Amino acid sequence: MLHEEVVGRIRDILLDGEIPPGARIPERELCERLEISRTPLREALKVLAAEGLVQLLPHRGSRAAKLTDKDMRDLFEVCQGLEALAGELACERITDREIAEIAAAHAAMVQHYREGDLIQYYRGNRTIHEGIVNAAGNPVLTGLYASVTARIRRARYVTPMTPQRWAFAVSEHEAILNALQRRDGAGLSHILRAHLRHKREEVLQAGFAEADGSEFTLKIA
Amino acid sequence: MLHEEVVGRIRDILLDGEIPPGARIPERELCERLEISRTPLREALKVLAAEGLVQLLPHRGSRAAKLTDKDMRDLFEVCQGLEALAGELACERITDREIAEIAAAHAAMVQHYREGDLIQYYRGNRTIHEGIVNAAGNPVLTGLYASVTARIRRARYVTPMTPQRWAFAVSEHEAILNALQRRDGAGLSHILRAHLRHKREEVLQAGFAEADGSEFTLKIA
DNA sequence: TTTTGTATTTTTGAATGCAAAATTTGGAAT
DNA sequence: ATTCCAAATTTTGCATTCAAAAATACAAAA
Repeated sequence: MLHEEVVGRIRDILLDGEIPPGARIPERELCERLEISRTPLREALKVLAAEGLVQLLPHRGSRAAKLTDKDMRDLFEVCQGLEALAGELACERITDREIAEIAAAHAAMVQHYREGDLIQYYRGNRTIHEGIVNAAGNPVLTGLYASVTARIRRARYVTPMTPQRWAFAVSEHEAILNALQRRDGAGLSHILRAHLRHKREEVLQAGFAEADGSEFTLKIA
Repeated sequence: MLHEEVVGRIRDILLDGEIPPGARIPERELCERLEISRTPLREALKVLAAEGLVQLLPHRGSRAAKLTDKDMRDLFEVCQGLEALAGELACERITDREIAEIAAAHAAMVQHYREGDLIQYYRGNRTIHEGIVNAAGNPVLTGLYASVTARIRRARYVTPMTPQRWAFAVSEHEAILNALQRRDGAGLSHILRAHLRHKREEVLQAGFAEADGSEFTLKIA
């Protein structure tokens, strides 16, 4: 198994919450599961620590990073900035073909909305945002965006989706597609910022306090 | 020596150009120099590869990453976006004390300009930009900014600094400080973007093509 | 001389081994 | 029963070792 694959596998395990935030990462166990020895595993953990998904405690092993409200706010803020930048650049560079692809993804997403399929809706949503970032044609940006959204991802699904919020999000997406089709960089950037700000407010309002995965929980009587 | 220290030491060696871009990274040698074995060294190299400073070639070791013009353009673009975001956030959050510190750094930098001390000028310049990013109060942003600027850094010093360019850069910095003191987020964001765009144009115009550090060079007659 | 095939050496990537540090366990004292 | 301390165990971090892959050296043939 290649190094990058090991990193990817462990990242997925963390993002799926299989090792919950704050929980210790069981080296021995992961080694057996991935059928590798400790050396490549530990290399991967250091990389993931640099990405912010893992927290290394000297002489005390590693834990799945636990995000505080502040962390989540910071991540959303940066994500907003990156998407706004991507929007501007995308409008300068996007091809008609790419616009058509995003429009198709948008139509599919709206269809999922109509059918009330939240999971598929989220998937389509992600495709659109990634499409815009890719259309910016900047691999550095793509990389940072991937890293930031990976850390956010878990939180995005904790917010209870109400009919009003959902309808509003879809309307924002209409505006996003519209700005993109007009290649209105400033406009798209503005809408994306607002869209992300709303999402952030929802997540934080829902009291995002990442579940503690430690083995014991203090209960104060 | 702690893991993070190893990463830092190697990062410095790369950023100083001691191992030139494109050159092979001599594992054995670095081990002796840092007085560590291959295991922690290789852990550090993987982290630096994730940062984009090192290129890993499966079964062929690692090289210091060589940046193309396109890479440099991409990095500047993202750096612009990050600084613009930092500027906006900083204006919302910066304290009077922090503004005073940046003003002092600005004054010192102008003094270095008057004295014609380019090295100290660059150092002061960096202090100011980092000060603004720090004032944004967003560690995620600070981290990404550090990673991006690290990769850019080498290129910033390759541009020949002409008197006109230098004077103009200083005037831009006057505007930056001014916007910050007025806490004019939109204005600061705009000026920072322009400032970075100018720097990027200089660097790319100067024909940034990173020197090849490989042992042999092809000369076509 | 140039090219091609083979043997040797070097280097890489990963498993194992080992000392130091931290955690847990068990028992004695309160 | 609870607290405290020392011994035992586990876990960590790094050095070493080992097999596989790549690079190199070298010799033979064209």
